[in-house]
Amino acid sequence: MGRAPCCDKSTVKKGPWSPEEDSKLKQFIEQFGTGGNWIALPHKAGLKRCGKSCRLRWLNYLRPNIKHGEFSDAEDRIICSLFASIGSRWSIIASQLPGRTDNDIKNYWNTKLKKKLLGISSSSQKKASFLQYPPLLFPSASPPAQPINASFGSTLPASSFHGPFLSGMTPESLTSSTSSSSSISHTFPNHVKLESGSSALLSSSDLLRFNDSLLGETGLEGLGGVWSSSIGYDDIRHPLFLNGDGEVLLEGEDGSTGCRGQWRSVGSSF
DNA sequence: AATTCAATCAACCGCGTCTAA
DNA sequence: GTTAGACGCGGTTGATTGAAT
Repeated sequence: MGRAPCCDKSTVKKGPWSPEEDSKLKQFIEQFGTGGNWIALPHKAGLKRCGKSCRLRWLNYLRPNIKHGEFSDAEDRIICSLFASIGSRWSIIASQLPGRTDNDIKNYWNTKLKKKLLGISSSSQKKASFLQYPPLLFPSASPPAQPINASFGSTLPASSFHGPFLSGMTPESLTSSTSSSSSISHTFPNHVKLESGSSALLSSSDLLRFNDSLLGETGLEGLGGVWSSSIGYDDIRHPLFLNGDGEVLLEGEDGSTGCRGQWRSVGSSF
């Protein structure tokens, strides 16, 4: 037995919405709300549309505070970062971008961002290209089982999150790979505190924020800052993991060279 | 100017999940 | 505990637009 259709396909209108339909739907919802029943709504509103279609139209275009148009660099980074961490969970990603809809983000990813990143990947030797999308670019596996903690400026529990980009890589392996490398003298303000003696990976958004901090702190975008380690920032492929001592663990392009630095402090958001 | 091709994005579809009876 | 209806999500399609030839 198949699923019953949500509406009578033979009588509902399909295709692009007319301004009149938009106006009817908007007015009805502003006046009466959705009533918690999208299936019944089109009939009440005098629309010959499927309830699902109404819901989509409202959520993606008619509801207040929808943002259309160009995505900012910051939004790009958030999307890339979250996609690397959780995969195509567009609704979750959208929840981190006020005014953006999951459909918008999905389209943007499929038509533009993905291509940008593929371009970067295919020319990974290109200087500084990595800086555009700091946290890991291409998840090779399915999203993690655990939900991510996407809040900023929070205290992360140990081992709170292991993203898909970690396949074959652990904080421990990173630590060992860094043992002979030099230290980074920088410290970074206002960030995540791990429980003492634990190790953890950052949530994607925290990675993002740290990356932003890193850029700001070191001027790595060619502004004359110094990355005081044995490897250049351009060589960093898997950039940012923390261990419980607040050390930032980095892995080099060759997969073996690493370095570590201090990431201190606690508390407030950037 | 006409045609073809590619990019974009609004909308649809189907499935998994949730919830109330 | 089961079932049916509704919701929400992600993948996909197809119409439209713009660029290239």
